Amino acid sequence: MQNKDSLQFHMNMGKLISSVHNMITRRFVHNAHEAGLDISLDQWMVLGPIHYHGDASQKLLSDFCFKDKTSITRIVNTLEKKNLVVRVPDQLDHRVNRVILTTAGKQLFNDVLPIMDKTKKEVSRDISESDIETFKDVLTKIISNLENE
Amino acid sequence: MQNKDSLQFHMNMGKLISSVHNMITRRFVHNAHEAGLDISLDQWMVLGPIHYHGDASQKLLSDFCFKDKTSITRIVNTLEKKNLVVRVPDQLDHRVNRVILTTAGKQLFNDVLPIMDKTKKEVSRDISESDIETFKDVLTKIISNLENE
DNA sequence: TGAATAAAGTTGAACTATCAACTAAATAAA
DNA sequence: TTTATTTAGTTGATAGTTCAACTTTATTCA
Repeated sequence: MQNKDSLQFHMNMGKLISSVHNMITRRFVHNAHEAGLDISLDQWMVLGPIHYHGDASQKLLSDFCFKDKTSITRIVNTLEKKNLVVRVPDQLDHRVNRVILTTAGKQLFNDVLPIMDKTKKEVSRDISESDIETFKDVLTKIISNLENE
Repeated sequence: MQNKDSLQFHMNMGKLISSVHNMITRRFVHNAHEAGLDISLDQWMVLGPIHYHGDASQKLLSDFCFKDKTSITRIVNTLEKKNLVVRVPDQLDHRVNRVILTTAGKQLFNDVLPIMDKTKKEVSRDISESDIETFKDVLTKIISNLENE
């Protein structure tokens, strides 16, 4: 335990972020499962903007989630297989798919909201508001540092 | 662009961390590849503690990297396939594998160090020392929040 | 001691991430 | 208008993640 702590202390940022990312993912899925909901964090990350936009193209989802278009293709496949969304070809631009929530998708979205909230609370327990703000600012700054190649 | 920024502003922590995690991973692999080195961030995350400990068990790697033992099994498989490490069965506890760096593994470790450094610099460009400190503190706190169960 | 339990690793299945190569449709350029 | 280029999305391959089920070896404790 002592040893582990000292190891942790020397962990570099990449390892820290990777660890935290995995742990949050696990916790979210765990909480969702506990509530009888079958959804992954990645599926949730994609479901959100679909809900927000009404009829998001996969390109938009890709930009918004900072995920590869291939990942989006496959996550949308999974969501479609679960009958949470449907792909509707765009009438104007035939290259584009519009991804739309089904009734079940909307239902799940609303069911997951409190799970997200619970997870957020667990994650940020005993961390001050101002530290959380700094934390988010740094994350945003890192994104802009790495965004343009 | 404007729109994208405003979206980003509303992104929650999970999504931010996930995005940053993916972007750092991509950048690291990109930088390594540019230098003619073939290694993933996960492989690096595992290689580090092996180097540090001399003969790490997979259990130790799992604890240290906050990765599932299954992930460790497969990453070590990959490292072994690349002749960077070998598994040596422990003489005392026959359940345990000791993972050891080969000469090629040690060589690669040293070659990757400057790549890691370069990536770190790119990631934390224009972010103050104190913000980075707060950032790491929050990450460490999140880990301890989520660690037990 | 002997039986139950725990611990270290592996394997299979389903999902996600990335790269490269591909199809099809839209736009730009000649 | 015809050709070239760009854009949206899919497919295949390889790697990593998680869960559940399994094997093998240690440990606990009755």
